[in-house]
Amino acid sequence: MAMSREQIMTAAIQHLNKDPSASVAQLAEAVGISRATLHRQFSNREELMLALARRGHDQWEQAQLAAGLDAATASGDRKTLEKALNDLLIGLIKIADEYGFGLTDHALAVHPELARRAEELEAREIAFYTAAQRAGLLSTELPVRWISDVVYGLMVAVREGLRRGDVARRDAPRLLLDTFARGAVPRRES
Amino acid sequence: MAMSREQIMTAAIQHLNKDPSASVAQLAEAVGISRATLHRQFSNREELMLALARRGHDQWEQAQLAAGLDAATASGDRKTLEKALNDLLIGLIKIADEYGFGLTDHALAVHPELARRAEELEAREIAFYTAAQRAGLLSTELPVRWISDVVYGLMVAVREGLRRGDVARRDAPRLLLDTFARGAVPRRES
DNA sequence: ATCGTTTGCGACAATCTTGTCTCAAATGCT
DNA sequence: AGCATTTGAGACAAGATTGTCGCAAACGAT
Repeated sequence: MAMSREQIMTAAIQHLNKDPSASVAQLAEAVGISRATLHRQFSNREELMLALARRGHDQWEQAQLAAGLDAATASGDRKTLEKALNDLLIGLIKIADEYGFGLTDHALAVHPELARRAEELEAREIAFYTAAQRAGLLSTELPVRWISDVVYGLMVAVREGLRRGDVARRDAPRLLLDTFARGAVPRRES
Repeated sequence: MAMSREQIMTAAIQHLNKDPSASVAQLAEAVGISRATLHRQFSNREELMLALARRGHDQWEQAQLAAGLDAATASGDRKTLEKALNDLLIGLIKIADEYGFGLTDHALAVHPELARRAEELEAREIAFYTAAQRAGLLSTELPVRWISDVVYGLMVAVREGLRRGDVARRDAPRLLLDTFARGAVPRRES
């Protein structure tokens, strides 16, 4: 049975999460096909990486969509924004887990097309965070770009926690939301 | 004037922060010496990387020392723990900035000796976080290993924020401490 | 069973990287 | 100025990676 492009990509990503510097030969082996067949689907290594990254970006965008990010931003309504924030972060967990290697891969970050796309996606979130600040949902003492960096960093943390088994998969959403919202220091016990 | 080992390492790190996959030839050029000279100081690529990582780990340990981590852990005193936590996080910022590429480099993470050393250093922090939890300084609702992952993730966030210019260097400590302690959602405005 | 397609295998050239070596030039010390 | 050491430049071989190709085997649909 022919391996579909999608199947190849999924298996390739899983292996890249284990070894981000895997060669094309190693990826083909991990997928369970020959190098020639892999090259018939993706003529370049870069083409494969691009396809992976694009799918990751698509999922990212999908998470934003599913969370109703833009609508929430436009509404300015606190409850709506809060729901969207939670949905977004929970959606991003899955992506961080599945596409983890891409979080910190330099080649992807440097690629012009991918960088542009990532910027667009970030820009949407930044607009969203700004609206959330205005609604009193996010602290105005933190620069909005820092908030975006924190979300990124926490995704790296989630990935690491899951990878090392520090965090049970079903606990990840609660831990992430808790930490992002309230930090690690308990409220005054006064 | 002869380039000292230390000077080579510093220049190499700076370049690796820009391009984590730089070849030995590129590193030598960035340092301003010939490849032959670089190889006279570090016979292997691995030896160079090891030396860099070891220095990073030394600085990490130094930051723990300077923060009085172990003493604070042993004391169990809340004020002492709080001061140590702040000092630690601020100390780590500098390391994340200087050795940033090492935060997410897979080859380093996989190297047995380095992994062992990192584990030891983490173990100290985990003991410290545990003490901080007992003293009511850190939330007991968060698994201590997750707290450790969060610190790691926030270091990645700091590095990213500094690299992209999202965060002014002098603001980094406040933003990091604020975010780690209280999260991004403001306290009830009641 | 047959025909057309897809696959794996192996070979291949091109490129890059790494580590070594030699030798002449530069440097530093006295 | 003279001498010992260090450096850079370049050549070199070995190895790995990448992308291509041809061909025989496997496969799938009819």
